[in-house]
Amino acid sequence: MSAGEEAPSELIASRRRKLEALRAEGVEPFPHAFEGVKSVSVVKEPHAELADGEETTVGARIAGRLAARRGQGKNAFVDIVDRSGRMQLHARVDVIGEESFERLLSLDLGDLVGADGTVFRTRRGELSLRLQSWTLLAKSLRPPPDKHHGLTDLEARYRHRELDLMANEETRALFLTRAKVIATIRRKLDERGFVEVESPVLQPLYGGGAARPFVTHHNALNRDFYLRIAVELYLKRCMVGGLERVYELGKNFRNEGLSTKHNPEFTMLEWYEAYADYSDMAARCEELVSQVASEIGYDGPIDFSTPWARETLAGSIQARTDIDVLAHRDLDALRAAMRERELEVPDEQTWAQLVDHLLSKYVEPTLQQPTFLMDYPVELSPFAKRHRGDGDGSDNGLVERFEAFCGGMEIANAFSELNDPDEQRARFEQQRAAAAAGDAEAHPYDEAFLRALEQGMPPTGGIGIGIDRLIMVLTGRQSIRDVLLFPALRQP
RNA sequence: GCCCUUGUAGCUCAACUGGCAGAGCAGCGGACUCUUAAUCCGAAGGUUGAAGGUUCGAUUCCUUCCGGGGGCACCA
Repeated sequence: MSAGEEAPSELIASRRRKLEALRAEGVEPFPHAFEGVKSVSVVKEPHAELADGEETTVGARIAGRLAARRGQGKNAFVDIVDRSGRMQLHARVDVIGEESFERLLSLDLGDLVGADGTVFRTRRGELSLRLQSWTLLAKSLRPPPDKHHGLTDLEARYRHRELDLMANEETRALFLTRAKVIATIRRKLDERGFVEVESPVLQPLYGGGAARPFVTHHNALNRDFYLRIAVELYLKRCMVGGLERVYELGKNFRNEGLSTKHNPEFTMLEWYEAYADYSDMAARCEELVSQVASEIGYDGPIDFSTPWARETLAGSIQARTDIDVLAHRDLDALRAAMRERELEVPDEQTWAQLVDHLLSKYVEPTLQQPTFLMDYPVELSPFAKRHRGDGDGSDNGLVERFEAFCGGMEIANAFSELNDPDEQRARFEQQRAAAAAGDAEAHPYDEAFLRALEQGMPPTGGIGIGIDRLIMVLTGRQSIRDVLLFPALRQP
């Protein structure tokens, strides 16, 4: 399995001999184009009612990978697979001629071929193409995965996704679904008057989340940049600028461990809407996701229909552990309450972290159906606005923030955005103190962002949706690696 | 980082308690004009992830390392 020194393989040598033989016969093994190709599904679609054994005069040109071959005499059946499906070709030596027939039989599985023929259905009922002529479109020099069992080895599927895609129809279907999810999201947001923006991936200062960043270096400027961990702060500057409704859909990067729910680069959607708050974000979120689910024909155990369940964070913890975290509003009190109920007390250093622990251990795994958890502690939320409470100032140290959960994991995070520059500055000061105390994920102080807020940002609702996780939920996958074409792996 | 588990032919998988590493598909040679996991005949294909160790003998037992999966930790 070394990349450099290739083990000598008779299988590869055989394919190379065929390649040279073709060239010697004057056949170009890598032609430039093949015009007028129709997809297999388009060719098949009008002939669904064709009777067994019936011929048509409908000509069609298809192209794809040679996936199987049956019959080697004076006729042969070969299967061509394209993105849309599989179609059988029937080749007869008395139709296509001796030379073309022999050459067809000498093809290797995996070769790319183009075919012209007429549509017919075999006596056994297979809608096929009566081959008139064919062309080699690209020679394949390596053996494809097993034609029947496909490729099942997970490591091979992740490292060589091209093999997974060519061998496993479900893999192709999954990534087509992924594309449809993303296209639908864009369309829905565009329809609602959101403008798509692109903020820097290389940032002088990272921000918008609690995470460790990747650091890189720009040679000409002789300075370091961070790969963004979120787009939040830039999009809010767009809001200050008056764009009113903006979104960005792109990659974020976090320098953390890998897991079934975490990849170091992942796709995030964030949008911001002027004159809206977190309740409006929840309504838009559940509407968008349920529309996407129906658009892709989701048919699984999760009910995405609106409205989704809503609980408060504190209420959700109390329901599952019998602990009211708001009645034990400091570290020692909460620890005591946990001990009293014989819960394991981890080594967390702050009340907020302990709340976060209770959430992820006792609540999150139970949230299979879509659920919003509302109203988070301010300590966990440096960019969210204080809770309006009941108008009597009794906000309990909470902010207007929710996270959406589904399939036992977080898929979205939203707030009524903090737009008071002085309070934002104070929050940054707290983060600075946390960093000084050793918190590696503390948020860095961002003066440019504060300066923008001082220009005045409208009341704004904002949200981030983890697209990879959303696709996991929509496709029923347990690992984020299954929904990423090329997941991060160790060096082989 | 820790724990469990896993790695055999190009692919999919066997190999009992330690006893000659095997099959299907693919590939190679041949037969076959409606097959579809085509069929039939023949020949071939291996440093069992790597390196050590125990043993008369290791795919099998032990150690270390590398890769994958799961869990914990870390982390949204």
